Amino acid sequence: MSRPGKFPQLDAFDRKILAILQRDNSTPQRTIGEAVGLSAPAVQRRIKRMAEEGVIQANVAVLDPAALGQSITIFVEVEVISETSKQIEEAKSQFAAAPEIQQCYYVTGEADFVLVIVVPAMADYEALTRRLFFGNNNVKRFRTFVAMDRVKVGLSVPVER
Amino acid sequence: MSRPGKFPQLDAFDRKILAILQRDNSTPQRTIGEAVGLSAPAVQRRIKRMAEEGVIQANVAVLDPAALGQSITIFVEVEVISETSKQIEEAKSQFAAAPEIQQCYYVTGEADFVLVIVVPAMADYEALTRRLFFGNNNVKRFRTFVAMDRVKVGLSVPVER
DNA sequence: AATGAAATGAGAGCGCG
DNA sequence: CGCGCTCTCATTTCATT
Repeated sequence: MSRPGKFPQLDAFDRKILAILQRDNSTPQRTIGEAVGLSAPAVQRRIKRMAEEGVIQANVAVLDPAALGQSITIFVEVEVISETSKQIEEAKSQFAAAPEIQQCYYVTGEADFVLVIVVPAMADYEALTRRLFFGNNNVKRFRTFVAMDRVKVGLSVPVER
Repeated sequence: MSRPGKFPQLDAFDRKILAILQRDNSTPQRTIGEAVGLSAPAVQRRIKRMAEEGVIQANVAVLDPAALGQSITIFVEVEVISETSKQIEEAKSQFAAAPEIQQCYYVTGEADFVLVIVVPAMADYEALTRRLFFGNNNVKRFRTFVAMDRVKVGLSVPVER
């Protein structure tokens, strides 16, 4: 139930275009065209096609959390007690609904979920743990890692093979 | 040494604009203006200002890793042996340089680094571990979590206080 | 069948009041 | 800050290979 599993074939032009867009999607199509060796309309068509196919999922602005007073990034591993699909789905939607949770992955290994959380202050994180973890009796245990430095942040994908 | 630590004050208009841009930065300024109760030029001035101040760090396209054949997301906790600032900086730049590493945080707690990695196949991850972890004698230990589901993925920041 | 060149139209960027 | 203009860029049309 994840992705529409539709793999459109991407050629070298597409990949070069994507590499540019994921670095800066405000790049003029003319500039992109010059970089990849195509005309602007050709670039435009490919971009439109890839957007429709879902290869390009969104066009977003990346903000500085600190400027918004959301200066603390926290990393959490969560281990649950019962892993029935009902319980897992419940946990997923609960995590997905919390605005403080930026990223949530369901994983294999010593933990079941990994979360990336951004909050204004530790007090907010504390409140969140009370609500999300202590208030949920299917949570066995969780481990907290507070980020001192965001060394690298991005959702970009290596485009070259 | 990371951010210029400059906190420009953001008013309610700015925050509303940011909330829209981080969802879709191709939204016309006129539409944004209608949504927030400002004229298009006013919106433009604010956007330009925030881009210059670094509140808006980048404008990027979000791609579907699966469409690019990068279907495996992995989560890694790394613990190092020596935590001298020289060693830490070395590790930071090493992690930042690896294209497979999407995100890297320097953290407190039981681990020192947390990484989010995207690769085409497990074999690629294995090769990466050899190069990055086994090939680095300052790495004490690392724990791997393979993502079965990306429940929630985003770099967006809660804009409302 | 997809491209490139030229024409059209929408939106961004600036100076004005 | 809002209103106008200008200009760039995105988008469509059409001939071409």
